[in-house]
Amino acid sequence: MPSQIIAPEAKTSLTGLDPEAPGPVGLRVRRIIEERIITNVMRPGERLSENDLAAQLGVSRQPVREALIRLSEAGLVQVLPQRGTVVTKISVARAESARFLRVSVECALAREAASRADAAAITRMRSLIADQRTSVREADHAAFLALDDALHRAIASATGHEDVWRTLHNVKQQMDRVRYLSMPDATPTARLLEQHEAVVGAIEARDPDEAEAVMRLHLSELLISLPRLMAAMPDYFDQDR
Amino acid sequence: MPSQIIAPEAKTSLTGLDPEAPGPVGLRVRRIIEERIITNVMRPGERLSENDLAAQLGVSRQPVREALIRLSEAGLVQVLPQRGTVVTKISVARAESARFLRVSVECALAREAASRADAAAITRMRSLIADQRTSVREADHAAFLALDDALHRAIASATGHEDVWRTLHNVKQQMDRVRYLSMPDATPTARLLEQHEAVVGAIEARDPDEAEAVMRLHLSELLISLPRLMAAMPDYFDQDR
DNA sequence: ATCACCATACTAGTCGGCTAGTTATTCATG
DNA sequence: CATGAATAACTAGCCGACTAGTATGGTGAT
Repeated sequence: MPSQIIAPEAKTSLTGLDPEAPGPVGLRVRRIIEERIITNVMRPGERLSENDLAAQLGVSRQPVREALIRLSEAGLVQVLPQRGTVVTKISVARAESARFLRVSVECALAREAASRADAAAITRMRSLIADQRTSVREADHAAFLALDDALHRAIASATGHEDVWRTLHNVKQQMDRVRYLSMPDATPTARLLEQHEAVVGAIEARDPDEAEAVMRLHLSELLISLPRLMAAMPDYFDQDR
Repeated sequence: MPSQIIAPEAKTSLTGLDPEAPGPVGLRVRRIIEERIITNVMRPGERLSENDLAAQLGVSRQPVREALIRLSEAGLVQVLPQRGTVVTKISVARAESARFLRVSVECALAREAASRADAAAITRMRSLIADQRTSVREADHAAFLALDDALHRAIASATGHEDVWRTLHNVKQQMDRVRYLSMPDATPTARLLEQHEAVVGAIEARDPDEAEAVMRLHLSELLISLPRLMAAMPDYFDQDR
């Protein structure tokens, strides 16, 4: 059974940095590379050279280096002393751990949101759901993923645990890489939207048990395409570890 | 009612780096500063200067800078562009969020460990408990905290979710700062040891419900001294946020 | 005495260059 | 042709110097 998944082959090529943009160059470089890694423009296992990146971005090695240090702390790249820097391969064990962590925490958040969320928070969630409906209709996967992030974050905020999301964000990034890899394969955004509606519905109905149950189901299905992806592009995966 | 808590007053003073020690200087500097922050040798709110640290450690600014960047990613320091670097104050909201996150995840880990942990893992836990008993008897608080870390980590490893602990570690650090602050005030290590024994006992007895319940109780009590600390040394705390 | 302003002394940000260590290539030798 | 040693071409680590931005302290005018 052949897979429709197509592995991107084009080598990464960065355009120069906008010299007018504000903020420290190091942070801007970090955001650029971060996005490229999560969206798999820079592919898992790809070698990165401080020199090349600096030249391509039109800056010195220093800010590039700082960006890579930050990304290595987030687990998106690995710096091998005196040898080189590579985009971290996707580890199945890590992805599974990420899911476990998200299930544990976000179920608790959903449960608490069902008890505590105020009207403003619920209004915000409803608004995000509406936007998601639009992006599903227009088949704008990237927009949907951004709104997905916003909704999960909104649930955390609704319980007053916005700081929790800061930690979950890094964890979610790892899973998002998998989602971007499976995007050409048509992630079932319609189904995800249904589940989001169910979660928010349960929160609005003040039903903690239901909110937790639906959230658990929702998060369980997230890495469903992982085995297929692993078979289709084994080079992108860190065999076990 | 006066508190027996005594705020450390001595200014930080670092000795030079061992020039013989191996590994990149930046990473060694990071570990040094990290430990000083967690043990409150460098106090919350204290200003750090890249120049001063570099001079004290006998290295250039570069590795110091990289260490501070890493620590800022971990939330232990804040770098204010063109203004300075400060040791992050303890935020009550963040500490509470850290506890919430740990409760959510570690209860799930304890539950799973009660189902899955193999004999070797349980032996390891028992061994750590024995060491903890020694450190309690000798009133060696620092050793107890290290063993505490090892035990919680062992529970994560026992379920095959060692990667989860990588994330929890950063979160735990924030809480450990509070624990080190309250150490002169005699943390009730004996009580913590009892709870550890109960958790491991439940895991060994293959009782998931009990394991989760005991773990939840254990983690609930962790920040119990926080209000008192906040009253005794308000300068170390970030009022709300 | 008060306030505006300016020189000064900091801060982190960035740069180019050099170094030590690793890997790939080349070339001499069997 | 195969093999191994010298070499060339990389890598990230580290340094000193300079820059742009920020706070501070003092000076002068009012």
